[in-house]
Amino acid sequence: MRMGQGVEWALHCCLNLAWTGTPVPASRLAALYDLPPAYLNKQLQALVRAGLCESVPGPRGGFRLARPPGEVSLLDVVVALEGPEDAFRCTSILAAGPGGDPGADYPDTCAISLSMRRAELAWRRELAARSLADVSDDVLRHTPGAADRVRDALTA
Amino acid sequence: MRMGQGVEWALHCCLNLAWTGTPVPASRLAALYDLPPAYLNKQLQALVRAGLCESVPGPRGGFRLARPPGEVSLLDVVVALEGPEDAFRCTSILAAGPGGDPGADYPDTCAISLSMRRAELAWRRELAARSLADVSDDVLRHTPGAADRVRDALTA
DNA sequence: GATTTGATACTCGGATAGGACTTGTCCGAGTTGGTGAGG
DNA sequence: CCTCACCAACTCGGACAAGTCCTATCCGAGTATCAAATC
Repeated sequence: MRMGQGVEWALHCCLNLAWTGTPVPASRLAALYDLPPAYLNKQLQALVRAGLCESVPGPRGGFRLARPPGEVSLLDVVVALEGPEDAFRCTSILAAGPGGDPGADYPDTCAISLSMRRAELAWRRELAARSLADVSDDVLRHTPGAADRVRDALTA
Repeated sequence: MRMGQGVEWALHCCLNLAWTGTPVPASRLAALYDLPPAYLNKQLQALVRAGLCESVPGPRGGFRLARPPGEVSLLDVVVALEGPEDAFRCTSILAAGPGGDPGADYPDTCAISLSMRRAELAWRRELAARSLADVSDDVLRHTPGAADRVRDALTA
């Protein structure tokens, strides 16, 4: 159960975009952390498809947040890159077992599936309750100059 | 972020082993749900390595639970198959950014890493709080004859 | 000096290879249970 | 009838391929900017 590397990149990039406000090209974001520019571009495209970011082509173009930082949750970013499906997949193997009913809706009735889903709901709830603005507040409380440093590095 | 298919198989098998008590060969467990016998055997080996199951070789052999069902949590099974690492991996990309400190412990200080870890802790807490005995109770409350049917099918 | 026109450089976007991990399969080592002969 | 040795079948266990997803890269379509030429 491994999460794609792009999630970490996208989260940091979204936070940086929240601090700049203006469009920033993927190549400049990649240069900040020594990341593969083209691959990071691919991840940001997924954020655009999910409606989290907007892309501006041409010179002075790049990516910017499509919504205020307080309206973008960490769950939004994770779902945009990893997809909406649950990590645990119930394939209704009980249907083939003794007393199994091929027509039953096992993903919604099997006790194991429900237990796993409950755990993932708790995970999603935590991520949904945390917005980019919340994370930004935490960072600036610990390192007040972080936003200015990033803004200078990205808009130079 | 996809969980291995073996987790579902292992969870159902552990529940069935809790109902039988006696060793059951992997081939018989696989026949219950039309699963690949050798591959299921592989998953059960992981449970043995984790100390959740015990294996008995030779005729009348198979796998049995190493501990009482109340002492085996769903988290134990998931960790045995998926590993103890978190799904989200902090690679300390901040160290390469502006104001980054190569010696800092970013996995334990970065606000993004901490937020992701908090969510995974909530997930783990839910899984750790649910034992095989709890799941068994839920199943038998809804389908009282399930344990007997499985026992008959596996020990026939 | 203001305007138009063209070229230019820069951006995203999707299509295209390489690598890692999950999935699936096979055969050998070890052990138990039964079976037959012998006492 | 009891004991013992042998054989055979069954089990796990690890080593060996195939498929799928993540990772990484490249090149083309589109656009704003800048410069030069013209009015």
